[in-house]
Amino acid sequence: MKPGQRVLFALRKMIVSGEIPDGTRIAEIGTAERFGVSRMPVRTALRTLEQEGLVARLGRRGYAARGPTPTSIEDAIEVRGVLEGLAVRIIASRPIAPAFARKLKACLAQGDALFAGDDFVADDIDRFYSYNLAFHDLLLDASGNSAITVALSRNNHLPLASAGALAVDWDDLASARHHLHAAHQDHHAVAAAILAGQPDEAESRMRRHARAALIPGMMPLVGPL
Amino acid sequence: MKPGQRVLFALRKMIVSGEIPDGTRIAEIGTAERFGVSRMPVRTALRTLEQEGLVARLGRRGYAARGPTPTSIEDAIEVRGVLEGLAVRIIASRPIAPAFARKLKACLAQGDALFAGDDFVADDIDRFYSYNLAFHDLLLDASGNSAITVALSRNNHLPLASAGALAVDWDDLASARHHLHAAHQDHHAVAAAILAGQPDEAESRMRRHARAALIPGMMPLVGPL
DNA sequence: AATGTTCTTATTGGATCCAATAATATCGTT
DNA sequence: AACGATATTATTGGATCCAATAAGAACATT
Repeated sequence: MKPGQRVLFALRKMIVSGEIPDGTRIAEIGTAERFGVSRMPVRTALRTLEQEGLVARLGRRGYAARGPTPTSIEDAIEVRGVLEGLAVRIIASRPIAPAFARKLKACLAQGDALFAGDDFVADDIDRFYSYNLAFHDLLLDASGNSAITVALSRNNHLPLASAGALAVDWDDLASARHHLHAAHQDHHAVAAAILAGQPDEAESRMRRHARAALIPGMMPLVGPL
Repeated sequence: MKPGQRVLFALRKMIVSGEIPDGTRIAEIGTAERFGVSRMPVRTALRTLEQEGLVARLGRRGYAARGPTPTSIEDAIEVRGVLEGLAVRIIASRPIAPAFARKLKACLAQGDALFAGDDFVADDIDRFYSYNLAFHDLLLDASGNSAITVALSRNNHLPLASAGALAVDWDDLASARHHLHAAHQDHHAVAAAILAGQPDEAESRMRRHARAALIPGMMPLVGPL
């Protein structure tokens, strides 16, 4: 991996994981020496992180880490809810393309398969992760509104804020299954409202689905940063 | 102004104005020579524009301009509508702080003053621009949800997509007055719903207000890029 | 002693140089 | 003549160097 990408990913991970505490000052020179690279990749990385809202400018004295707080995560989840809500509203407001309906049902079938039996293993969480991501991406894509995707691209760097992040308890598979099953049922409800051509219903269902990620005390399953 | 800012603003303006047609390839070297600067400010500017969605990477052959299309502008306006709708929903869902109520009324009073008389001059459009921006900023700020601001910061670089952009006919002041007055009345309706503690009403009013920018045939009044 | 001014220093922004890489064109071979 | 391999070139990414600027400290003056 190239130095620029490496520094960017490393800084991102350190900030969202709290390894770099919120408010910590991040200077170009010190960071460059720390990573053993030139100041240039650090500079570009900081610019990108600034766009993502993970660092804030400190006048002329460099940047400050803006680590995610419980409040900022809740805020981002709420934003995701309304944006994905808009996506499904748009879809439900228009005639449903047969190809889309087919893909949607096929996607849901993947989820159905996961909960067909009573057994639930750790790998199923990974499988649900893939299915969940596919479901949300499908809707975002079908809306045809690229501004939604652009607006969402920042939230996805915060843990728990992206659609691909799920709050599950890895140590209690029964609880995890229950939790993810509820999310899957949300998906069905949203899909039903879409296929029935009910924009309001689809939107409010999607909003509530987003807020379901706000279960306290759960360890986040964060996708690839 | 520093070279970096200058190049960034110039490129942004050229792309959104169509001076650089959609799809045009933008290389670092050529652009740097064109502006008489080093490649470095061009590079940072292109990275920023990429984040804003105004240019897209072309593999290793530089970037391509992604000029705004009517569709992308409509999409961005719709996104702005739901995000600002969320902001006012949040405000209306909570107890109203007296200080906020005061500021809100003071802000609206600025607008009232603009339409008190029957005369309307070109300068009044500028004044409305300031008032309009203050109104939207006040609500965004009062919501306390910084994720909304972050998500919106990209849209605001597209003409007509930002809250500070207004579609007015500079040659027909009477028409402009009518148009802006309608927007001002929208503000009153939103404010009333907020102060009355009606989240649903406030949100839907705000959404409709955003869509009011979608009047075809009007010249955009774009704020400082 | 307090405050204003100046000097030093830390830090960011820009420019130039060097390296890596991929696309393209040309030449050789079949 | 066509296809493939190689070499050249165009272009981006990174490193180092230089300039501008602002913050902070120290000193002088009132």
